[in-house]
Amino acid sequence: MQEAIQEILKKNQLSVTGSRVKILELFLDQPGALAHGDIERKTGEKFDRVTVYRTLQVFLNKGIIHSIPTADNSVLYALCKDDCGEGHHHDNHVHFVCDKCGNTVCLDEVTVPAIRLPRGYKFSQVQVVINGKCKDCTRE
Amino acid sequence: MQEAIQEILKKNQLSVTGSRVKILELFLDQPGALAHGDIERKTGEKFDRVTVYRTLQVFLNKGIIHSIPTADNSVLYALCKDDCGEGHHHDNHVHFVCDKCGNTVCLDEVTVPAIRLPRGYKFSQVQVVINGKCKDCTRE
DNA sequence: TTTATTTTGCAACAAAGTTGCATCTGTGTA
DNA sequence: TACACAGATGCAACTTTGTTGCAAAATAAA
Repeated sequence: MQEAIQEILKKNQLSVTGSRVKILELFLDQPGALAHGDIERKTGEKFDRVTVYRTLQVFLNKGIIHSIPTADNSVLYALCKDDCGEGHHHDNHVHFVCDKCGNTVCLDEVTVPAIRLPRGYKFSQVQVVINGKCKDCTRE
Repeated sequence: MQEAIQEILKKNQLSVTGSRVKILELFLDQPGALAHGDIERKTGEKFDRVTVYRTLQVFLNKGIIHSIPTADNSVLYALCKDDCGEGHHHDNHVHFVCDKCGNTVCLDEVTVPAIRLPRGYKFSQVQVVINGKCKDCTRE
């Protein structure tokens, strides 16, 4: 785990600091997305609020994480896959928000279907956010 | 225009008040979506900030407008079509955000394709937000 | 016109996000 | 290992965004 974190930071020419390591740990520890508030709460005693903001901003710029738009307009962040680079995102995968447990996950295995745009429109990025019940919550 | 506004409000059993009329005018005046900030700026001298919040909230509840999640996590609102009712949205159309001019429009003519979810997942709502260049901005 | 019900504005507050600056820490170099 | 420098952090102050309670005003119905 620690090696993976070091590698991510090195690859992006970022120095290895407490807050960066801790925040990456949080992302690696669980499969879903994290709200800014979640991160702040889980690191609040160790790092300043401002540091969390700045760290997430750096991760966003470097393409280590991406933000997820949700129907209730809260801000979520999730780890990007390996093929994301600076200013160059491959995050046109599907995001799934469970209405029951509230978890948000990236469904990497689901590909976004081609969408036919009207004449004159050119797309650069397609974000799909699906609300519903996740596989854990449909069992009950 | 004024008749259309009256009709919308009456149909939803809302009293016709200054702020509601004004805000509906803003939506009817232009084809795209509006950020809360836009609305506040354009009505700021006439209505209190709080009133704008509450009016939008009422419109949301009644299904007169819907909110659009965007990649930068700003809050946008757009008018719903006629077949939206209270607690019952038919807004599974595609939203298009132009990276050049910043406008956001609803592409009602583009239908959201069916997406095959992994086993166990059930969807209730699908939001698609496409970033790119709109038809006005590709011409240049 | 009168009355009951809603809506609005105000004030105060809470939460979310930003900025400048001094201090501290990590990294590369000697 | 020690040093110096660039970059990261914490703090304080601030701005923006969103919320709540209550009294005053506006609306709709009788």
